[in-house]
Amino acid sequence: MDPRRTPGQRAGLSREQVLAAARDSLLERGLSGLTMRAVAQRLGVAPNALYSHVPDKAALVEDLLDDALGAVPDPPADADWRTGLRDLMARTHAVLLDSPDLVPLYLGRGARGPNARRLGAGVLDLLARGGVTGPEAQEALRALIVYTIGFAAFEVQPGPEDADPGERSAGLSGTFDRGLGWLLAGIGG
Amino acid sequence: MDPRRTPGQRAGLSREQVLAAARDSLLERGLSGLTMRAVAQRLGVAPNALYSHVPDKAALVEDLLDDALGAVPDPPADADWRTGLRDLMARTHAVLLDSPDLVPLYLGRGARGPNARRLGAGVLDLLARGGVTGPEAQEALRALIVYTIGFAAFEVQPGPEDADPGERSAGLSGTFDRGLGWLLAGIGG
DNA sequence: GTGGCGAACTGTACGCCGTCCAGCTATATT
DNA sequence: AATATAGCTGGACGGCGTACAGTTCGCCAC
Repeated sequence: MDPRRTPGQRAGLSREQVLAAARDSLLERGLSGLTMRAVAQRLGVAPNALYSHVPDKAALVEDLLDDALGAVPDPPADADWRTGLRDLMARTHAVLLDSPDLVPLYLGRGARGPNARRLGAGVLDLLARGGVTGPEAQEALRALIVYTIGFAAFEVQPGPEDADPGERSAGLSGTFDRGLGWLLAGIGG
Repeated sequence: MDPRRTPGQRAGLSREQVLAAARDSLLERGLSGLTMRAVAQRLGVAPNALYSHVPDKAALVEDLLDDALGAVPDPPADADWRTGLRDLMARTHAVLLDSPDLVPLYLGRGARGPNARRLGAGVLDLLARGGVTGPEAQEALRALIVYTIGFAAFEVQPGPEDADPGERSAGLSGTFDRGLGWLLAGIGG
């Protein structure tokens, strides 16, 4: 509630602004700092004002999750299916690491938004190009998703205090690639 | 606060009883129903009484997490390393599915308790029997954990409403086995 | 213009949460 | 029997998500 605005006057918020404020809040204060009140304060608005733009906090978080996936590009249409998959999962992995606080939520509630569906379709398309279709493709899709998100979740944890996080992260990203290779080799049959 | 006990009188709680009550509460009311107040009520005690036995809620949850892993048995000492690994991970997977509400937490904060360490050591032992040691073993360990917990997390989600959960779960557990096979094949080199 | 309507916002409040503090008391120790 | 201590209590604090009712502004029909 900006003091220069008398009560009832509009702040002109939009759903996008609310989402952006939520993202900022998450970035600066972490997951536990992502509260309706914090987001509202960042927008100079009373907490309940958010409910004109978002049904509830769960919906807000869900939008946050799917939005993050928007940063993953579609694979090029002419790539070899296996390298295409490797690339797509690696990019997804990288995007997940960009917003560490969100990662546990993907596994807790899953992402069912448009971007999640787009990526799922992309994976299935690549698999089909490799001759993997039907239920087997569903299995492969699930294994890839699980591995990618699961790995990111593991990476994002605080972990026991030893070496500096830079080095640890570097070693891990190599591990991600190797395990992904195992999976892809298996999927090919 | 059992009315038959006048204030100051002891209920004779123990840390184990608090843990048990927390488990029951989790089972009946789900993760969001796991509150200090609910646990206390189940024990016939004021909420703050719990703090005589548990530092805070986070510690309680951590104990819950590690306790659940206690149900996973050690692999037999004479098993083939690959089938031993397959068995161990499958058992872990099954145990995870037994307390679905906990699964997301494993990825959110990880398990570092004695049982988690025991299982980790067991995996490393089996890997060593297969000639996989050093940093490569660490990578394999991580990949196996990630895959197992990640898969359970995925399975435990509500998912889009279609077929009955029994059938869905059956199909999934086959998928778990297959992906695990891919991983193990890759680890062997 | 002007009247009215609906959307955006406010203050306030409710019911929860985890947890701290100060007191009381039943038990264990000496 | 006197004392210390551990286990419990009532009460409260600050913070959370969010419902309710009211106020006020921007817009559109007339």
